[in-house]
Amino acid sequence: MARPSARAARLATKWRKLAEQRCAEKGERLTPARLAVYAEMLARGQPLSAYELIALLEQRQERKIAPLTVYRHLDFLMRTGLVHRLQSAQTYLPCDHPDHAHESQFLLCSSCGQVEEVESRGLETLLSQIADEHGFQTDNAVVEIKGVCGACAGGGQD
Amino acid sequence: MARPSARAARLATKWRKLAEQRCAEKGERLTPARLAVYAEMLARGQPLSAYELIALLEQRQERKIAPLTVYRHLDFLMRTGLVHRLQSAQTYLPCDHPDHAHESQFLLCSSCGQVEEVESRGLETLLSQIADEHGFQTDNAVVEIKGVCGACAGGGQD
DNA sequence: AGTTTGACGGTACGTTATAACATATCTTCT
DNA sequence: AGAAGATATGTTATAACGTACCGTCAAACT
Repeated sequence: MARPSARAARLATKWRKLAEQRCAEKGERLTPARLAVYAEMLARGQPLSAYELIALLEQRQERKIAPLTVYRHLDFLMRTGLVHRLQSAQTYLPCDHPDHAHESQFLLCSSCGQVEEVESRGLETLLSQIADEHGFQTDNAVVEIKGVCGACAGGGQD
Repeated sequence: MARPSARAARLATKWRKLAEQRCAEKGERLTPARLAVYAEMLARGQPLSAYELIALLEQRQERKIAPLTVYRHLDFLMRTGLVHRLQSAQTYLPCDHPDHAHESQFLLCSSCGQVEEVESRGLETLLSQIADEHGFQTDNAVVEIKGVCGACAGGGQD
């Protein structure tokens, strides 16, 4: 097993504290298996499909991991607000602001695959308003904006 | 389920002509097989998964239909703007305003499954603005608002 | 006519997600 | 500590969603 760098360890500790805090709030249990999945996602820092995650975890832990196992962990992580699912890509990524509950909107770069997570109260207000106008009671809203990020557009290559 | 036929009837009066028009604009061919898939979707008037659609078509045509066939037809219908895909549900539904190209936003009722398609220029503007602020060049945006529709919230039944 | 392009169909396969059931572990109450 | 109940994990199987590959046929353009 590869030992993580000191910086990665510090970072992991920080996220771990947040995870513990979120679990405490929700009365959920932060087990080693759940933490391992979260850590793997953080280590990659990009959206992963469930099966990519399985492959990574199998490699790291040197054992077989069933899909259901990972899906349960993902459910837990989403339940506690530590992870988001990108609906249009069927991938998962760690929340960028896990210190508070929130709705998120995402900017997806089709060139480099990076994702930016933003929180716009103005947008949320407008969405509620639109729902209102149509007699809808809003539960939550999926907002995923696809395009090209500044780095990819500016960098010159299409 | 509330009123699939109201929406279906409204669309059925104009769908064929519009389909022909959209195809002409895009230089696409409106074949009987493609038309049949579109007609089946209109007849249901609610979001269908690809495999639900396959089952319905097999029943109607009394023959076996391969997934690939339906997926190709769905691709065609989305290409021509006649059908939308609901990303969060992995289902497909006929466009409610197929007379012009547009971005759509959806209100999904979790109780009755009905979907309302709306076009808000204000929302599109705000989305572009948000993308802009983050240096993104927007291509398109997925907006799917989940909640409970007025009929379900008021009537109480699903 | 010959070529090219697009549509259609079939089999197989890859990817995403859940069901059903058994076992283990943690929590709480006494 | 011991029992009861709830939660988490593991295993196998399968459902649901989507694509690759290959071949045939028909329309459209030299």
